[in-house]
Amino acid sequence: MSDAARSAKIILRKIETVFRLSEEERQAILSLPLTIRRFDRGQDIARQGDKPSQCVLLLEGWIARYKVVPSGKRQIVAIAIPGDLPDLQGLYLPWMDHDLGMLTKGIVAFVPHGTIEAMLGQYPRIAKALWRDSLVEGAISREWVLNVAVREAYARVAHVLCELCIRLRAVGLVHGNDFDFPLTQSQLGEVTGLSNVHVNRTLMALRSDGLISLERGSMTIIDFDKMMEASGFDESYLYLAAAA
Amino acid sequence: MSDAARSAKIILRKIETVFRLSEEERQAILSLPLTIRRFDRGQDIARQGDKPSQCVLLLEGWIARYKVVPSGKRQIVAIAIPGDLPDLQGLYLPWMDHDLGMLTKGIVAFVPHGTIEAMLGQYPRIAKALWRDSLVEGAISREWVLNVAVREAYARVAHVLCELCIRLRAVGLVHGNDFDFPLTQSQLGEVTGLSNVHVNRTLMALRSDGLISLERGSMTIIDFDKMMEASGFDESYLYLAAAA
DNA sequence: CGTCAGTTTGACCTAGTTCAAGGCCAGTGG
DNA sequence: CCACTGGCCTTGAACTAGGTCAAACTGACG
Repeated sequence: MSDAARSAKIILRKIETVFRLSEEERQAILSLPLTIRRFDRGQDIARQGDKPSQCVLLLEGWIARYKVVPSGKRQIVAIAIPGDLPDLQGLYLPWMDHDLGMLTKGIVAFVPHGTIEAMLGQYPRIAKALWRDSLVEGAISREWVLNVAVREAYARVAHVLCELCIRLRAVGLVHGNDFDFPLTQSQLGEVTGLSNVHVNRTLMALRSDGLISLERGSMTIIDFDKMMEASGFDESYLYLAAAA
Repeated sequence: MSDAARSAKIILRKIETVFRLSEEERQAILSLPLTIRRFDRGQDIARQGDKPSQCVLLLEGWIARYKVVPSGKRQIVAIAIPGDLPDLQGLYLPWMDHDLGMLTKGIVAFVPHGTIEAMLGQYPRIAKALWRDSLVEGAISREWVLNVAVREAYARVAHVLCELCIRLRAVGLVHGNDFDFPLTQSQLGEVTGLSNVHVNRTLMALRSDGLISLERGSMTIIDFDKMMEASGFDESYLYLAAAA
């Protein structure tokens, strides 16, 4: 499949989880002018302070939105997976308040703000779908606040894994209970606010309790029920089953 | 000033920080049908799982959006101050993923989703302003993730105080460097993910370092520069100086 | 004057950090 | 084909920020 075809499929899937599009709306989306670029693992896509003029649609790989604190500590404040629009906010907010970097190598499509705005003006239902998408992103951020603020390490790590599994499943990237998990333990520490050492011990505990298996970038959630129970996971904040 | 007049003033101020409204747009907002209600401190406005049919506009007092974890711990994931629309997401997301409760007594205006949607359809610039508002809310959540994940208690508490001071100033609720601060130390603990005991010790430290003064609900930021330095505060994520 | 909610302080405890050292692989170059 | 290197993972030991428990203190309010 070509990159353009893939991107079309991905963006349509995203919006059509919210509602069926008309043929006209579908065409409007498919005729958006895309610039497709490949990025390497670790490469930055945009930096804090940038004034973006294009939106980012992630086709393949994982992206981190992260912030750095004067002490040098880095915190990943959101993870984007294929199909996500990790910089939709750039459309209406004039500068980046965080960095955007690849967690893996990947493929990204850029769409100029102008063409998106034109499309939104003409097709209000698409605007509504994207607005909704940014609201879900906000809901995820709030759950992350909860996660790092009150859950102990074991539950916290388990919660992140549950969320990623469910989100990846929604875009067809989970087979059975297996999915690619490209984060290093240090990166998982930057997600959870834990040290890499403690992430390691926590993963070891999850493994020896028979909840997960993780080797060479391949994750299996062996017992999803126990994972949900251990982490207090409730997927309703992801709004996946919520066609409007 | 009547509640209706107050609500008009507040909502217009909010939107007009983004751009000047036309007389027609202004009228559309002023003629929204409002139901105004008073709430007591501690009263809940909406609960997790509710399917809201109205939006909430906060006229007076503070609102917390909070989540509860099975262990019983409560986390405040966002604070709304006068002029905020703490449940704008209800417009497009079908259920509440968190609770909404008063941190103080206050006055709230409810607006039916239907009338808002009608207005947004007719006045796209208003839609854009509200969308933008929900994007800023997302940016604040991400900063909170950073705050609770990586900052130590002293910086973390100071950061919350800086943010609230700036946001309150933007709606005219800071005089000099003084503002009403109605949170108990336990509630501040629920914001920062710290125990009430440690919040107390941290506030004592901030006081004795001459950064703040806080007595009987009245906060003074004595040295804002030092507060910013201590907490690594950078207001750009609030997008207050960012007319589109 | 008693009560109740919130604040302050002390003493002890623990989850998670930090530092340090090995181990394991995959890729590279001789 | 093997040795070397560099990320990443794993483990141990010592340390600390912040939690928990408990008690005293303050002020507002009926």
